[in-house]
Amino acid sequence: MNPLGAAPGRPVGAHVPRSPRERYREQVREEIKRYAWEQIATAGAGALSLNAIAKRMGLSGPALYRYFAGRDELIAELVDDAYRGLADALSAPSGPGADLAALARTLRGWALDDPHRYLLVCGTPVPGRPSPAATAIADIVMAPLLEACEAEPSRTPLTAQAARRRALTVWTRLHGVLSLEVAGHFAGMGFDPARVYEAELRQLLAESADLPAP
Amino acid sequence: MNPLGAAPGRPVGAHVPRSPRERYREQVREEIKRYAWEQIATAGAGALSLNAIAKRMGLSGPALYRYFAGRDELIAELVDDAYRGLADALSAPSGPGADLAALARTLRGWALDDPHRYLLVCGTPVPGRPSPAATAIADIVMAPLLEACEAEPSRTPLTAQAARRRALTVWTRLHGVLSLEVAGHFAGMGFDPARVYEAELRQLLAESADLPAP
DNA sequence: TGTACATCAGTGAACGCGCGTTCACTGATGTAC
DNA sequence: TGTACATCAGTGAACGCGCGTTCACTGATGTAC
Repeated sequence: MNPLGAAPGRPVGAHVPRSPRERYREQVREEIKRYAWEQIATAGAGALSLNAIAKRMGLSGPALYRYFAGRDELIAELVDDAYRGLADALSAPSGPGADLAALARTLRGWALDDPHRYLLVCGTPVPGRPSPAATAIADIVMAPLLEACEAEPSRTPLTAQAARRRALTVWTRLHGVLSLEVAGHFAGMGFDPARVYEAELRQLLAESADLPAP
Repeated sequence: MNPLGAAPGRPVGAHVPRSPRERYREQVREEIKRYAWEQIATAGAGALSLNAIAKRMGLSGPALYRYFAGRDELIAELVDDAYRGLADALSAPSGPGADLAALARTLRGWALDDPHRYLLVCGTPVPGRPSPAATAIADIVMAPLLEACEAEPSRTPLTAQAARRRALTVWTRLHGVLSLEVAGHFAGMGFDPARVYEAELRQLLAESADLPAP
């Protein structure tokens, strides 16, 4: 991820601030979040510190309270943004012509764009925080996958159950490769993560028609 | 995991302490580690606190310095134990008759026995800590898998490359299911994690002979 | 266009807290004669 | 078996630190007349 680059995927229906003050306010909020992600990336989600963010921005600690009610609100918003960001990304290539391959590649792109964001959403649950959307992530990823699976060309039309099973398989396999890559476990193994991912995807697509019933 | 139950898998060649003092010492060290794991399980690895552990044990903070040089040494030893524990577990069912299915089930057992230990080893890299065995985990899991793959009954003997590719596939697929299960992402989805894992394993075994060359 | 007032971003001092860690000390356990 | 000494587990006070958060205040920006 590029911590200080352009704002990462502004939510779709967000209201555009009119007054200069409001615009400035929104801008600073985004900057705070960017530094927060940077901190999460280096020290983990649990180590996020308001004071550290403020210092990094050249502000005093209490200044941030103009923009967020407190640490918890900041974290909640970060998590929320991450969830919505993934949902947006996955629904983008969706529609009638949505195909599994495009979806899979979009997923990988999103994950590599900011590995810690991916892990925050799909990996270890946030410590302490009961993760309001703990199960929501399943829906966010599963829904578009399911849609794509149902739209797949297959010998015989899938039952609803079979489609769900297939979507789950697609998810676990892609996540298996992605999570290990993102956690750096492929380093020094002589495998090209991109090729491993593509190979897994290719095999998934090849299995499209014949699903053994468990 | 059972935080206060029997000591979890004492390392194989560990020297047996002779004097009562030494024995007591070893016992307290283990107790400290057990509470440490308990804390990791509830608050994440980054939030491990010596004082909190001491309080939980009915000791004062500085007392722990009799047993560990400091926080860093404790963490290092925990991580080390986890790695060695996984290596031990996976090498147990190994040998000439090692079969993939047994290995896969052992892996799942180890992961479910203490989910946070599994995630510490195979999941998000420890924040800050450069993870001395960052790539070592790959070897620890891959070595037994590779051995099992080479021993698989297959139509034509695998080349070394093909065996490595297959072992990697086995790992990513099993980990894909396991990591999502352990992180609680299957909750409320109506799938039985054990069956999902078994289904994935079954399909892996079915593919044994015909590996498409990427 | 200029003046009076309200809004609001940001500051610096202060709070209580828990952290890792050090240090001098006490008291129990083990060892040597 | 009893005494003298060494070893070592554990304590309590203290250190400096960074944390989240509050509060009264300053100074710049925007608004109304």
